[in-house]
Amino acid sequence: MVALESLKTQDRLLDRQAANSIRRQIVNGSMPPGHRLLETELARDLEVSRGTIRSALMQLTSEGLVCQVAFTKWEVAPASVHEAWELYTLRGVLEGLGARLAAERATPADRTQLEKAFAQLEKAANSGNREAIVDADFNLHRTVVGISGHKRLIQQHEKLIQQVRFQMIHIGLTTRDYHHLIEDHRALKDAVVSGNAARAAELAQTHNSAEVERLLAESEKEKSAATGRDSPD
Amino acid sequence: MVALESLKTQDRLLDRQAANSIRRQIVNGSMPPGHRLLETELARDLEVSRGTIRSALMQLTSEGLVCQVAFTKWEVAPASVHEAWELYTLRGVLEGLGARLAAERATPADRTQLEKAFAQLEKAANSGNREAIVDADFNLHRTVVGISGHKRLIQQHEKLIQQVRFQMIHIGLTTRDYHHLIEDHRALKDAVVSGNAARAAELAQTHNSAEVERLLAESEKEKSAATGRDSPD
DNA sequence: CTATAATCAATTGTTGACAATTGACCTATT
DNA sequence: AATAGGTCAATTGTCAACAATTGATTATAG
Repeated sequence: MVALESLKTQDRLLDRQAANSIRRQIVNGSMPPGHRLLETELARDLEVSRGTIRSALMQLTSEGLVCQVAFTKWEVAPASVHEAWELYTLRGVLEGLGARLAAERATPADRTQLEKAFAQLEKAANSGNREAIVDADFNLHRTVVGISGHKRLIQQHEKLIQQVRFQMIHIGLTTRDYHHLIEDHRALKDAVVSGNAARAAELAQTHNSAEVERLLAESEKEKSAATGRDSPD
Repeated sequence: MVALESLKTQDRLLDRQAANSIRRQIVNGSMPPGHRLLETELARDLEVSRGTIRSALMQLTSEGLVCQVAFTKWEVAPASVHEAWELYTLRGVLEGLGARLAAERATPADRTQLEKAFAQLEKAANSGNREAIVDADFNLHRTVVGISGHKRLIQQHEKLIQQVRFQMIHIGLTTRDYHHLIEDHRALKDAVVSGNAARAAELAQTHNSAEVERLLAESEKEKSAATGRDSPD
């Protein structure tokens, strides 16, 4: 009596399946920023009609993973430090709101779920498996936002997460040392569980501001290194 | 040499035009929440094919103005106090970020534009024309967010504004007295113009929190009045 | 040789026909 | 009379053909 929801209407639709398939490839890094997407080619590969692909590409455009130049082309969205900056600043305020609401409204069941998500992150960090860590990290944030019960926030956040994953791969943003990672998340988790809304909001914000700082610092470093060596065109 | 931009590629596309037309009707109040949207009917009225309408409805869905039940129907999104609550809480953090960035980055030209937008609001308030006031109000907020230069934020905010307009009509949220309206906006404008980022962010937040409070208060009042008179089914 | 205009292939935009799904209505059976 | 099941019309989902647009290429005139 668990779930036979995998047949749920939404995911039976071909355009959703096509969008899922293409999204996976973009977020994986299989399709790099700027990569051109040909409707005909995708239609052939996924064995659906061009109209269905078109529908999928429109959805991915609304998710910020694909760009369209009307009458001309579809491309995978660009990746750059500026794009990443936009994502992290947005993420900061969205997760700030999510954490605040979560702290205010968490039920006992919610708290248990959050503790579990945190335990997963700790386990992943101890295992040292980088991909597992990233997954657990995102999942913890997703859990916090999910507890808020704010439908629009949850939806926006999910889109944002996908974009962050995409940018991360291509900007090459490194992960911090595991110790700080764990302690940051523990603090956030504790604030939510203990119902300290103001602190939860602030921690969620700060967590993302810190990422922005690191991002800008690294980009600055690279830039100065580049101007030192390379000659401008 | 001003602009012959009305021919710009994007707006020539039939699906965009269709989306614009339908959006206008939803935001106007011509199409109430829950109103069913028949692809065939819309196609006939707008004199385009069903595929084009489909594309337009998908876009409006991503804007939060339309809901889809797969294989079954399209409807205008529901309106309720809860939906409005979601919109205002989101708006609070988005405009908070927008105001902060605007205060940090505003150029002299930006400041002039913002002053102009504020003057427009004052003029509208003095004229007493309610629709003009609402327009000028939204436009002021749009200007602040626009100055931030944050592409994703600007886009999200624009979508949000449309949803707020739609909910406002059907929830019947009243506008405050003009004096407070003007003074609130003057304070925000001044904070941005003077480069006081922290204050700008706080004012933008507070402005929306206040709306939420009023919203919940009115809804509570109505609810208790209803339970006092009507008998539950 | 350069600049301008015409041509063309590649790609996206739009359409109408056909398929699949749903919910309401009708019928038959207990 | 109530209910289970079948039928059908209405509606959405998918497709493949056709139209429009674009950018590159080629031809042409100066």
